[in-house]
Amino acid sequence: MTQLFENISEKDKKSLLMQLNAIVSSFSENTQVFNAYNDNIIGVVDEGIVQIYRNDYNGDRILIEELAKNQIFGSRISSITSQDYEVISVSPCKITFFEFDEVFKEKIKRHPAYFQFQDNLLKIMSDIILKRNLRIQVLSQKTIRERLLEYFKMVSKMQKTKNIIISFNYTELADYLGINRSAMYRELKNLQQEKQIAIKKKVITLYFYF
Amino acid sequence: MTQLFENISEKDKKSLLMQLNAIVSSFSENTQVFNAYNDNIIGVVDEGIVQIYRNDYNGDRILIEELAKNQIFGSRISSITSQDYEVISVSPCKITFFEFDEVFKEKIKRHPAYFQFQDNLLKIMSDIILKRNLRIQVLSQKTIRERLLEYFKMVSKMQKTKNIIISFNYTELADYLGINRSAMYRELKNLQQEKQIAIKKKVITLYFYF
DNA sequence: AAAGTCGTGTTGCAATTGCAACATTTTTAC
DNA sequence: GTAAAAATGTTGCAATTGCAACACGACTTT
Repeated sequence: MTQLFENISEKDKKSLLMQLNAIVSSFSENTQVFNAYNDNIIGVVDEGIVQIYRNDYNGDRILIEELAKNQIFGSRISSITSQDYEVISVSPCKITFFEFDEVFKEKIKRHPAYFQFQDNLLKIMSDIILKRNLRIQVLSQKTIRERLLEYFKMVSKMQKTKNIIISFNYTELADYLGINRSAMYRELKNLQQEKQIAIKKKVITLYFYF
Repeated sequence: MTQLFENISEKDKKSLLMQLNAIVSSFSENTQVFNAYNDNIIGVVDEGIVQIYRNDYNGDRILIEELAKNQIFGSRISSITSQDYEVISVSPCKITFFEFDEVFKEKIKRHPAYFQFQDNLLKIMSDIILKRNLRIQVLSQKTIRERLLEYFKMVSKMQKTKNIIISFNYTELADYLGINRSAMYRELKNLQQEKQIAIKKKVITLYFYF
């Protein structure tokens, strides 16, 4: 996974961020780091872990994704719409903020590391699109079973093994798959009984062919 | 919506495409324009309309999206995974192809219109991410009713009116929402009977508040 | 103008699923 | 180490939904 300041020296990173008018902020655990009222802002995780949630109009909270060091968030690159989502710290964290429009200003284009910066941004966005597409692929499945299997296959492909490790906990997984947790459980049990999969805590072994 | 060659002269466009080793191809109606075996390729629609489909493993075809002139497609910017989707022409069309990696080569960075080109690419990708996020927002809804209302609200926001025009036909809409067409119909009828909406062909009037 | 194709409506029924309401285990906090 | 909180399991039931099967009309093609 490409990072925003990959192949950019610390010195260049600092001056780039300065030219982007970036601001660094620290947050304690379980705090709202960001809400989407300004949809032009990009945040970079410097330390800690944050989660992006969308607030449903019937009060449900949908987990969108989890971000670690050097990953980025913001309406222009990873949110839903304006105003109905929020970013929450899972652990104490440090975030750098800047405005997306700053990237297109003439001034910054003269910076010696700008080419690299823009390349990185392109690659990151290309990765995010891929991620979104995978999520859509899973959510396009009609039944719980199909969503689970689609997700397992996807993870298996990425981890290159049939003993996959689930990075979510099961409550979050149900959120990600857009299904009811207990209904998901029922189906996981069925799949185990049919010897399609085996579950040992967070490790799932896939026995089916694909 | 930003386009790939916005603010780039015809002359610069041509030389840029040449440096990107681009190829122009023509296709008749209802033809496969592209399959995803090379996931590095970007296609630009020059003329006509194409649709992106994903082929489900149980044989279903899921409509991903429809593209018109100057819109782009390819694994790096708009597909699902490799190999399981295809691009099909709705009308006779002309497509320009180039490889995504070419964008990062040193050679092209010296082109006078490169900054503008990369800016456009960034904006396009940012738009695509927004689109994907909206789709995920809709697909995250659990019931058919919620998906429909979420979609209607989304379109209403974009079209800035409560008399929205559905750009899909109803079969495609059901695909986009990931639901069964006849079940969708039943729900549309219910919503009409409850005076939440009114349907006149492709125009839907929203009476509910949001 | 007849035949075929495609999109639009409609319905009954079986299957799936969400939901609520639990018990149990694990993790976190003090 | 104990209390509290969060996550994991489990189940019955009502509601939703997918599916199949069909009728109808608009359109294209020959």
